[in-house]
Amino acid sequence: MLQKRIDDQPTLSRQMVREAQDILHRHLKDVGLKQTAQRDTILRTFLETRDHLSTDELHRLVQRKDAGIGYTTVYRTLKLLAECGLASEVAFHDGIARYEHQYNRRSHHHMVCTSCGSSVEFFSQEVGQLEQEIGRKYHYLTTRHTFQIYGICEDCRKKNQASRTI
Amino acid sequence: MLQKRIDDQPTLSRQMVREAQDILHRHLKDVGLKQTAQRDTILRTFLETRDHLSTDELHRLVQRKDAGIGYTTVYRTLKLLAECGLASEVAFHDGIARYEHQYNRRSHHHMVCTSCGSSVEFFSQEVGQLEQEIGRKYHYLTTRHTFQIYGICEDCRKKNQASRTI
DNA sequence: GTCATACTGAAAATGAATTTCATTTTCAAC
DNA sequence: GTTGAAAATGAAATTCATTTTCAGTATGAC
Repeated sequence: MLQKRIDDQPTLSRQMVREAQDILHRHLKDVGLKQTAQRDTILRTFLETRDHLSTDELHRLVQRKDAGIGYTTVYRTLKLLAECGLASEVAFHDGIARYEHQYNRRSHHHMVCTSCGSSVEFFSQEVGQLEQEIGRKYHYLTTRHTFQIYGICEDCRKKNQASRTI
Repeated sequence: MLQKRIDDQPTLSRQMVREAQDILHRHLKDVGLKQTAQRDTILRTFLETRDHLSTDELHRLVQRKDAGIGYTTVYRTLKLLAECGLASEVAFHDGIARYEHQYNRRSHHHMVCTSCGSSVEFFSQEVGQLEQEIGRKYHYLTTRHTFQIYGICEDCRKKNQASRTI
């Protein structure tokens, strides 16, 4: 169940983690919420992974650092991260909400293997242009779009072929 | 909550309804299932609307024709219709699965208003080409894609502006 | 340090999707 | 037309991710 990410640095620098934390802290202040150790831990854990995480998966990772942090707090913190632009939800259409880093990332889209659930990211400026164009045409003020491609990855096709010849 | 459809005829001709019914009946035979009055009623009701229906909405429409038909049967029949290509699921990202006619329709995409939930359909051949191109590049055998644009429609912007000036 | 306010997390609630199961219906073979 | 195995039906129960509640705890402005 690999969720390949094909751009940016393998791990975020200490500098970037600090910047992300500042963004969160400013957002908390702006909306009258409080800074907590749990929220910081969750943010740091989130930034450390390169994958597309469900709330449940992130919760499991967070628990390795602080077993006392509950699912609910992870859930609420992911919403906060999305609010301040550090995370964004990606729907892979399998009934589970996933989040990925948003801070400092190029706009991209996903191609998902419907057999094993793995995904690759790809870039396409055409899609963004299309959003603008269609919005203008039908007088919508567009805010975002989703574009996903579904199919079967090479590995799964090979496996499938192998099992058939047995 | 209009779900505008911008192509094909306003209502399906008797001829097309019959053809669709034939497709369903053939599919049932192919997979060893049985023809029933309920399935026919559900298909006809589905074809009569031009909207993107949730299972619940279709169930309500179906009940006007035959109050004895249950939610479960509608749910299962929609899956059957999707299997034989008469319907396809569209995810508007609000947590509810919707279905639309697929038979004899041009490939299209949706732009959804996040304020009132209405949607318009648009056509873009570029998106299908992109699916092919990206699939080739990363060695996926692509099967389908989803592309949705989200934004605020003209009506909602006007309403919003009006309420602000009061 | 005080105290109002927000946070936390376990548990409960929610709600759409799906499954179960007893009963009824279909349809192919006779 | 009857029969009977297989499938269909629909009410109810279940599942499962998400969201809310609430009683106890921590934060941070003063």
